[in-house]
Amino acid sequence: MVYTSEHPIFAVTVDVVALTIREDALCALMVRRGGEPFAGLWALPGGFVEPDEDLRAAALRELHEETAISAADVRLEQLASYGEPDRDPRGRTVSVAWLAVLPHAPEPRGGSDAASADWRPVDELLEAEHLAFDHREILSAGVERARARLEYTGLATEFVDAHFTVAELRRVYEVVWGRRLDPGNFHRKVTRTAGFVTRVGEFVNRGPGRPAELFRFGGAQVLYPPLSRWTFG
Amino acid sequence: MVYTSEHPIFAVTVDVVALTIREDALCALMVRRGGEPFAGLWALPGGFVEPDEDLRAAALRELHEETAISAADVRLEQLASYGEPDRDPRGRTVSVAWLAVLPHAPEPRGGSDAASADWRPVDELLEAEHLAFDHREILSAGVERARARLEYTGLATEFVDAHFTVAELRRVYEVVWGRRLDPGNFHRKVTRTAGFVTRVGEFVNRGPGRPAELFRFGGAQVLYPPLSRWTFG
DNA sequence: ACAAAAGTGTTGAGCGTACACCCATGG
DNA sequence: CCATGGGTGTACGCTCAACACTTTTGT
Repeated sequence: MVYTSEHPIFAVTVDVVALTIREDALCALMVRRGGEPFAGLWALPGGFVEPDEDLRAAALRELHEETAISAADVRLEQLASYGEPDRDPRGRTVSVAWLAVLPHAPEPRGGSDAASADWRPVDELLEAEHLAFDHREILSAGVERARARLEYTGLATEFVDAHFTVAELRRVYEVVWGRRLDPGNFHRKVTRTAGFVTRVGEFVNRGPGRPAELFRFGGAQVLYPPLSRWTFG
Repeated sequence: MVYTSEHPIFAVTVDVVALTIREDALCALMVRRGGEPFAGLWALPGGFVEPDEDLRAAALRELHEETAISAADVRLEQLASYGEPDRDPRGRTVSVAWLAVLPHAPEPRGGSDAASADWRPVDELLEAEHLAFDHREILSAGVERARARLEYTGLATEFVDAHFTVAELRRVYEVVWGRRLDPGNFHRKVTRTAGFVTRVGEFVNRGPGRPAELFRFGGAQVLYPPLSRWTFG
């Protein structure tokens, strides 16, 4: 099929920075490129937007093609758009990047158009890997956005199950921020910040130690005062 | 000229939310649309990206076409992209929105392709005006971004001259946030936050009252602790 | 019994708000 | 001399970082 236009031609794509926590490491969903350009390199899941498709819907579709995630419970936040004239050697493209946070890392599905997909630790990707296109910059922006969102929104609760313990929530902060937090002070701060968490009324035993109470997200749009990643601990 | 492509066709545009302060009101640069669609309504300055043009350069060019701003001293920050399938009745477009802050409101130039351009108070635009396309949403996002940036960056200094008094800076916060701030506490906070302002060593008299000392921006990337718009004052 | 984890108490330091107060000018 | 705005001092309250301590489990 060939399309025509009286305005300069752009192909519009979406790329998704999908983050999760696996084995105490912040991981991003990546696909290994099968064909040129950048064959064999890791790339963010993404692709072309359909002619009548909303941008957000396109991002959701691309994410769904790589993981069997139920579309309804993923919240996608727009990161930024990338449109350097030479970012794709095949032609002029503008990519709209999105951030998604998933609990429990659903296994990627193999049989899509991409050669293979997997969750990879972001530290390795950013330090040691050469990524396709400008995906290093996009991934970096996604991670930084997530780190900032933990400070003043309830984003951390999207990394864990609907019912979670305070310790599980603390683990999210520790992994994403890369620093240790004081368990006692964290507990007080989280439970006293209006709208952050709500008691469920149940307790669970995970290993030795006193049983932990279960909470769920309290619905707050903004946490105030925030949990500053620079001083909080 | 007719362009062809094997991928779905999108036209990519840029729209600029250019803010300044005039007569103690936060104002945005707007152009009145001459032709359809939305003829006669106010719209943000913007237009199509050229085939080999960087997105930021396109935003700068569109801003330059409406005001005689010297390209070098404007910092443009990307806001977000808007790509609803029906946002432009003429065809599928994706618009990348940018935020610019200008001191001293250079007079808009008349003779461009737009029928007329002018600085309009954002309060009026958001409360009472019907704007073209989805520009109300974009303008609203730009204003909100500016309000947030005042809290933890030096963005306020871009609203004033290179050399400014603390009172002039305070006026920026008061106008953008829409609330009064305590002059004494503001002075202390601004002068003691590392990297926010640097003494110039001169004093000026503007009307009655003790002469005010001149400062310049101190170069800080982030202000910590921030000036919270909810509690600071 | 012991280690480990959950959660609470306590204390001292620092910051922010409110507001009184002094300084330096124009009229 | 007074009004106006620039800038500093002071006191009270609040939050937070640090860390001791109690509670409740698994082994």
